[in-house]
Amino acid sequence: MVLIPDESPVARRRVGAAAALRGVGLRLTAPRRLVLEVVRGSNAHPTAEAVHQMVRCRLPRVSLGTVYRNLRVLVAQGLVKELPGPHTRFDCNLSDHHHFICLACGRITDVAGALTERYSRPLVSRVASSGGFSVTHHQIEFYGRCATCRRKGRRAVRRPPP
Amino acid sequence: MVLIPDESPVARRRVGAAAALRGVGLRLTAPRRLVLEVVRGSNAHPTAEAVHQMVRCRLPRVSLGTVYRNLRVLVAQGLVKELPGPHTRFDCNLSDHHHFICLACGRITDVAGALTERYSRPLVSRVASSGGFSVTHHQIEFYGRCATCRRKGRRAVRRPPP
DNA sequence: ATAGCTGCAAAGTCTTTGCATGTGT
DNA sequence: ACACATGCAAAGACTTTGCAGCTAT
Repeated sequence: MVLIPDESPVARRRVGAAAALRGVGLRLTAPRRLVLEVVRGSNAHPTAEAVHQMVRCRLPRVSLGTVYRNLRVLVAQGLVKELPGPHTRFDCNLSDHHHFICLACGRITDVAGALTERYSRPLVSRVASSGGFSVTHHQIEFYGRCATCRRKGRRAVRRPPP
Repeated sequence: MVLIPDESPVARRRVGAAAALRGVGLRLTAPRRLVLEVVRGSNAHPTAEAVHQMVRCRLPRVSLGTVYRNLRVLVAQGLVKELPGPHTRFDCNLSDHHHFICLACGRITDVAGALTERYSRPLVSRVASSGGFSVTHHQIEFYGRCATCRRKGRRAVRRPPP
């Protein structure tokens, strides 16, 4: 008997999510897998509410409470990250990275850690030695306007510079 | 007639707060001045609740709602800054600076912008050019253990690395 | 005099939780 | 079988807001 692997992106993501859940010893349920798939499938750092809506497209009976519960579980298991803020956002990019936040449209874009590392390494050691800290990691948020909003000449709509 | 200036720290802070409020055209009321004094007098990045408690030590009738309203006004006028997070914290250090968060005790320490600037300048331009962004400012959070907790050998109690 | 503040309490928003029922292993 | 998940709704935590009376200018 020959198994023909389904190589479609959706199927691959489904399998990946299921394997990831198994890998950390979590029970495999439809809502849980869907939550993980949705966060992994989005590069938009969705809020819990947004995850819920996307999950509902495929499983309309899933409650918001379940989405929250699963997001918490996934964060606890290290399968997704959580970004602080007024509405917590979730992120499946587990690699070391930072964020760019567009003040005009609010979009959050990942900034690869590899890009910043050669600059931030001396920065971190400087900060550590100056304050007597041991620094295990750091996170940078860059604020400004994204390429799209610059082209459109859109002005900042959201909160002013923190 | 000779005016003998009161040079005590408290008096200086009171005068400073009053002047600052006048400077941005805000009406000078006892609760408002006290809110600003408290935030300015604390280097602990207090939450709204903490500000309320400190304000109440001197003016017990001030309501939490008024504290929130005034913090909003002060932020809008640029007299204090706001740190994102589950409980919003307020900061009167208006200069360009970053934060070190101790994972063991939770204390937040300011990191002078001057300390980081020579490293972050090239960092920012690298990020900007790589993504087509215009970056107006940035904020760095360093995580680790502070000098005190290192000495005490205290282990992280709070959230794991974000 | 009057625009702007305040205290109080009620409402809003986002998130967590208790409970009876359903389900993966 | 049974520990674990879920839906639902209620409760919690934090923050904002409406309103009538008070106050700085």
